[in-house]
Amino acid sequence: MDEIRKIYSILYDSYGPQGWWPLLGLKGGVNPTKTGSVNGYHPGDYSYPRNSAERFEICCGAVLTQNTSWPQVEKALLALKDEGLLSSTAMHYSDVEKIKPRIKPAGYFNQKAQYLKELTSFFINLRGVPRRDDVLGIKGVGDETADSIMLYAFGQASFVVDAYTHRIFTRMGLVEKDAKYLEIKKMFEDALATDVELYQEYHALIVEHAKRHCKTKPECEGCVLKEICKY
DNA sequence: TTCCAGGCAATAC
DNA sequence: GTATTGCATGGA
Repeated sequence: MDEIRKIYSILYDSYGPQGWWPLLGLKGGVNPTKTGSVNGYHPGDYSYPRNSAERFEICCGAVLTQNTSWPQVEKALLALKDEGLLSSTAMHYSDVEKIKPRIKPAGYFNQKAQYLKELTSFFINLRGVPRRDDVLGIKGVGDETADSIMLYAFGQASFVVDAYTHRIFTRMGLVEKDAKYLEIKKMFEDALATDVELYQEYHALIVEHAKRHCKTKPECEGCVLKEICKY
């Protein structure tokens, strides 16, 4: 489907590189075309993560952001870091009850604290790059979180589908409203070259577009995809 | 006040 | 295999 590539071009030309995945401690390139905070983003720089600590931070963020906005996740990550808990070993040997109050801003803190602990066991046993199925085996990690981890933490070309992707491409007329996760994922991977940077950028652009225009209640005024959208 | 946010697992058919 | 429900905080 050529539309998939065309939409990418429009979004990239309109919004520019998004600099995902955000990391604490980065100044983040100034990117005035982006909504919200630019903290931690690194537009045009695909060299992250640069070490194991950053890799673990991305995985934690991927779990914490489930059904939760990023500013709330940032608060939780900072709180963990303040307590010295944002490392796989420190968190692994920490009591789960010590994690809970730190991640409260991200919601579902009882579940997510346990999920983070599951992550630490995975990390400690991990050698090299995991398979998607290995990541999916972690309790608390479903399709989207697994793909986020593969794509942004391990630099593997695994396309991420989220609620925004489903919403935008359903409205565009390219996805059925009851389409399965893996069907949508395959559609993108079949249409695009197998390219990590492209996958990283496309997913981030989808999120940006959903925040700007393709909201729950769409704001089609000024939408850059308006001409080719069936909504 | 109500709705929404970068989902997931458990449960019920 | 598909549909429903609980999980929770905080901003708009």
